Amino acid sequence: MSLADDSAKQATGTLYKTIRQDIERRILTGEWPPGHRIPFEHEIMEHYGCSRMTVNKALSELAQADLIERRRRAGSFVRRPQFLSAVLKIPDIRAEIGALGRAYGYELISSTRRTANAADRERLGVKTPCKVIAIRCRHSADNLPFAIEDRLIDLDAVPDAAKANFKVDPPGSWLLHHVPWTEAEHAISAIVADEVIAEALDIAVGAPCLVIERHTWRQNQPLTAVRLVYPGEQHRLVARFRGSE
Amino acid sequence: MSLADDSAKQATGTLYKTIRQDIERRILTGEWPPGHRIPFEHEIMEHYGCSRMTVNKALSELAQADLIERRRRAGSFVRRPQFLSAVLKIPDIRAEIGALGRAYGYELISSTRRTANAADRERLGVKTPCKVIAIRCRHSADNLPFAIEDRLIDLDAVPDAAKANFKVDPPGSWLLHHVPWTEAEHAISAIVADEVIAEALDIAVGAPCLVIERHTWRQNQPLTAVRLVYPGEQHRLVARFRGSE
DNA sequence: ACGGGCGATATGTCTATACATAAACTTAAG
DNA sequence: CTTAAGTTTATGTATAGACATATCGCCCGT
Repeated sequence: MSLADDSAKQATGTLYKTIRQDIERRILTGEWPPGHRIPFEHEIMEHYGCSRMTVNKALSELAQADLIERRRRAGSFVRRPQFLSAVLKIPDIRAEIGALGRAYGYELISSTRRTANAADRERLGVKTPCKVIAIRCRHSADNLPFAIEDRLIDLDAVPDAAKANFKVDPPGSWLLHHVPWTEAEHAISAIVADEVIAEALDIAVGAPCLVIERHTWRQNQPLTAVRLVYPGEQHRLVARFRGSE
Repeated sequence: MSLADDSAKQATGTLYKTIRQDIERRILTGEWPPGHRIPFEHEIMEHYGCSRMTVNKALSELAQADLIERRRRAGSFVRRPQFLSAVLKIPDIRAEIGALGRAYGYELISSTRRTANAADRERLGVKTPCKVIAIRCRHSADNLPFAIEDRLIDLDAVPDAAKANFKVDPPGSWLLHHVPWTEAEHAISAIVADEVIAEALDIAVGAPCLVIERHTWRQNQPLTAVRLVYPGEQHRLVARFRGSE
């Protein structure tokens, strides 16, 4: 029953982290199930013999991590896990291949600058006419095709892109390092390779491919839309959740 | 140059949120690029005329969100975005279909209880012999096949699963609501439908499918391994990042 | 030139206190 | 019995001050 029973086992160094982890463990082991009211701040404070601000910091972090819900006057409650959230880290492809210890290769297939046509505007989600760059390129790892990239960049939103040299720099890397963004949306789906994709990725027609479509905005202003096609049997997206530091 | 210039524009109500948002905006608009040293706590504190704890709370939250990096003696710095992180929310399938406003259907295809064989142990990642339940079932939306599920549950880790009635409750929903977990890993890939999958999902042989494989642990103890196969052209996983509350 | 020691300094944690605020509960009026 | 007003209470925010800790840079001795 006592909160402080096992606090000594934790050797994290700081008090508020100890408190946070003690509570976190009780939640994750199911000792305090969803809906359970965890002790009031003043109770925890007495158990650990510390000030309320310290307890508050621990509970605030748990609330920020969506592990508990705090309600004025009522107390703090263990939240029901709504979904299997997962943090999917999609690195820049150049960095991704580098991290795998393989040689990165890049090849610009085509690059066109034009006033956005109806299809471009639809894809980017802009209504007013604007200039765009349309890029198609290929990434490879150890000289094997890794992914095909098809990208549209809004030149009005990213004027610097006109000066970038996409023959050398992959547009994804360039954008990631030069253009700040506030929102991104990813959609993941599966297709089978048609002739064009099969040839570009050096796989058979009809082979499965993983498709990632990403839209990026800055303050509601569309910046770029990209479609990445990966060989589906060789590539996997991996997401891990809750290492709980 | 002044930090407080535009703080009046923010009408969030509380000071530390105002400070956090002021800094966040400067980072996201690129006014303070990656690597830039943001003002010291005592400088911000003087600009807003508040105490250091208030500034500290704002900066701590920014650090927790990985927007800045804090180094003792050196100061706080804008972090370079390492990857296009995205929070992928994978809801329980029953809830997902319900949220789409479609009628959920569930059908248990087979359910076997056995001592884990080599393949089962390999898949779950356990070394010692244990009992498992192997389940195959189908989810549908408005009577159309939605996904095929193939699951293994470690009965030693989840003894309650022996009492669950998987003829009625989908195992994913049951587990999500009854078994607390601490870690999950998802792998997403693409395959083409073989005859078995094509028949179960009512699609053509050779059609693309999205595959999600999920492993779930509690305190390093494997709980369950599941493989979900979706029709790849109809189903998309969508992840959005940084609504910035 | 090189490395060790040391002080200055910014962040990290913690305290005791104060007042604000929202929501649940109580009580009184219709 | 229903509604409105007031009270209580737990959390939310903010403060001023204190000490801990990591580390950057300087000075010094070899």
